[in-house]
Amino acid sequence: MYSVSVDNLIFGCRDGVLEIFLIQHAHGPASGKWGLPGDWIKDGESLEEAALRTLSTRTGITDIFLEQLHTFSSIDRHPEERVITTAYYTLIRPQDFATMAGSHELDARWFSVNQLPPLMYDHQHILQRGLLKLRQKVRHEPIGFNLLPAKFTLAELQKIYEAVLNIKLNKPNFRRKMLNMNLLIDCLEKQTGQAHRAASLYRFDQSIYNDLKTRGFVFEL
Amino acid sequence: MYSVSVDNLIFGCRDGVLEIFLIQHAHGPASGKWGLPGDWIKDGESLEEAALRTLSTRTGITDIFLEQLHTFSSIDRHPEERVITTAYYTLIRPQDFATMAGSHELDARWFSVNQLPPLMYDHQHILQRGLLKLRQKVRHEPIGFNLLPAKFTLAELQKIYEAVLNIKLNKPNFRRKMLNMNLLIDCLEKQTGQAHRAASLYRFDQSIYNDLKTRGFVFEL
DNA sequence: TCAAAAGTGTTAACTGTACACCCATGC
DNA sequence: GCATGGGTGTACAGTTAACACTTTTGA
Repeated sequence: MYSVSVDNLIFGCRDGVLEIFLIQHAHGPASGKWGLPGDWIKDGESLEEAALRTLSTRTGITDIFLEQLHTFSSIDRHPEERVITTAYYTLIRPQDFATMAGSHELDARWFSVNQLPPLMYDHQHILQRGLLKLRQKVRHEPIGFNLLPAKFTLAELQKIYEAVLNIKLNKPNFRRKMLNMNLLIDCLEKQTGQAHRAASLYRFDQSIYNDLKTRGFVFEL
Repeated sequence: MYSVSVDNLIFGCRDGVLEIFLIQHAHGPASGKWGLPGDWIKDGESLEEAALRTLSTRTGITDIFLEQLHTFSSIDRHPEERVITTAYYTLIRPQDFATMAGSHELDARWFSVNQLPPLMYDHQHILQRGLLKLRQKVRHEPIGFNLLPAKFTLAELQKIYEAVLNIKLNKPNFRRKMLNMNLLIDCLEKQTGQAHRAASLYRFDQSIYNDLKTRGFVFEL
């Protein structure tokens, strides 16, 4: 026999570094170890609903980008029983998120994806796969905006891409590419409170993207 | 409570038409209806192993491209009980495949993806999603070769892509693109038995692709 | 007026695409 | 020698990539 669970890869970005939210188990075979926040599936809910539940009970966030990554089913991935788990990934702003450990958890916090603690079970493997998927996805769908406030500058947006993809981008070319997509709305406002020229603020509107998509537009890089 | 199953999307190509292999159930709530070949997961096997088993018991094929598509978990996707199913997709040559119905099945055969019978449960939905994924994948990974014999002409290869993607491609440009990848091996043989100039035969070697990939090559279209 | 970051212009290289054309072969 | 499909050359258009440059603003 087997049990079915979900695990969430919750990505965030701070100070130009891509981070992931992890929890530390208090009980069970992985006691003291860090891992992905997840839960058993309940009667009457789909896997998507279970993943959203584990996310929203911690953050209050609803209506967020959340996508299935993969289902992991190796016989021996859990030391005590057979657990089939479906992993989901999402992108949020750490600032919007009151991090707190659940009742069965010692601790909960963000880690840079470049400096991870040892992870329980096959969670390291799941994370690697999630990173790969995220880096593909972020280039082909406008999901990076989930890591930013509603209004943002082009420089902030560029930093997100540089952090997620772990590459350096050329500023003038990035600007043009983004603006030529006609995807961003100019807020007609300027940044305030910095010691140099203020940048224009833009915002992303999902319905504009949907509109463009029906006309054959494909987001790229 | 719930059960876990796997379902296979087995794609093939014949006469320039993309086809899928379906079975017709003999018993149960979907009796008489067509659907994807699948099975319950067994103790001691992963989902991947279960998918390979349902494929190989029908075809004898092993060592084939097989990839997880998605896990479907809607509460009401099955009329009688709760079934979570993970779908896999694969590409094979119908000619290599002795189609036969299983012991619980009335019939089994290939259908053009453009002329499908009504499908059981949410299998129509799974198939649509699989088609989308296949069309993306085939452009970014060299998996189209699974639909061809070991030795093939460039025209045959082009036909595969036109059938899968449902588009028309330009011959000279397709040739150049393929050959410039340095992915194909020239067999130094010619086609025989047709009423016009014989075409060169090529073959695909997975290890060459793996080699190129480690050097940063990415297959595209 | 200087530093820092916003924002613009220009160019050369590359790639995609369309299409005209030549070549080999069986009938 | 002609129809059929294999195979090549070329030229234009659009995109990418690199980088030099100008502008704005707070300190």
